[in-house]
Amino acid sequence: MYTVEDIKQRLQDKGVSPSNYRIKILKYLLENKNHATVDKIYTDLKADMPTMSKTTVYNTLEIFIHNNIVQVITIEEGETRYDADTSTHGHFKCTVCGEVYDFDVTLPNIDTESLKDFEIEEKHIYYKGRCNKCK
Amino acid sequence: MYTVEDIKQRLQDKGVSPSNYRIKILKYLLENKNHATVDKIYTDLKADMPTMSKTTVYNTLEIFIHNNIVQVITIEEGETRYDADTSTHGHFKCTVCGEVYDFDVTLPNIDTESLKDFEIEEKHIYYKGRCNKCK
DNA sequence: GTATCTGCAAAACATTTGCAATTCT
DNA sequence: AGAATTGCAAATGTTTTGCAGATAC
Repeated sequence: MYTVEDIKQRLQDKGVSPSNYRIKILKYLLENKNHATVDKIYTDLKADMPTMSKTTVYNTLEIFIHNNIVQVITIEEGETRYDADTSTHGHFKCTVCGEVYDFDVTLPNIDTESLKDFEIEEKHIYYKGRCNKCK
Repeated sequence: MYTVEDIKQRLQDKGVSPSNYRIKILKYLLENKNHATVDKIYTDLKADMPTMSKTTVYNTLEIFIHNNIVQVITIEEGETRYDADTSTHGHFKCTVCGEVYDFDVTLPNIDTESLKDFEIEEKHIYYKGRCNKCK
């Protein structure tokens, strides 16, 4: 879906030099909108690139986060997920199958009294329950 | 603020037998709306009860969650927080001082096609940024 | 005296770190 | 060569687990 050139350009636009692993990892995240964990990325890419280490996945994601190329999705402990869509949108996690779905949401303006003079940098919203397949 | 009798009643109402530690831990969470981590609860209560182990804090919270006495607040990896207010409300975490603030919010029902026929059980929303003191 | 509750120590994980090895220019 | 990238192995920190000991009814 994405050419290597596309990805290279994206990385360079964000000021990140496009090494092979970085290209592969970003391509993976763009093409698999599955909110993958480090372990999933590692396992899936390992098939193609047996020499890649998990540390590289961690390092790369760290750089991506720092340069706003991916966002971190925290829904529950022990599984940090990564999303190449950095816009604010909701996530639904099915407690049965574990799948995470996106949903569009317009975040409400909050009661200004309680957070008066606060500087909001990130907004996250997630729901949990059973997806249509697991009901 | 809360008498031991109050807490006992609450626990029994939820079907949990009111042992001393359970009473103390729930009392702590009700009186300190600080979204404490296990470590904070442990450290703070340890002063009064030097014999209490961290395992007991984990065990107790597990029971509380299971019986809907507290809710889990997941904002970022490596620090699970607990809240004795089980209603749906927003949390703001200051990235400078680490403090977590509550805010009132009405979370939207999902209108779109995207989550058609999904069964929503929990709604969570959190913002991150700088609080009024750390701006 | 039987259930439940508690606590220690070890195990299990995800993530981070230090540093050496490799690669790229 | 020099700088950036990668990888191994150890360390860290949180949470879980197994089981033994203590406590409660």
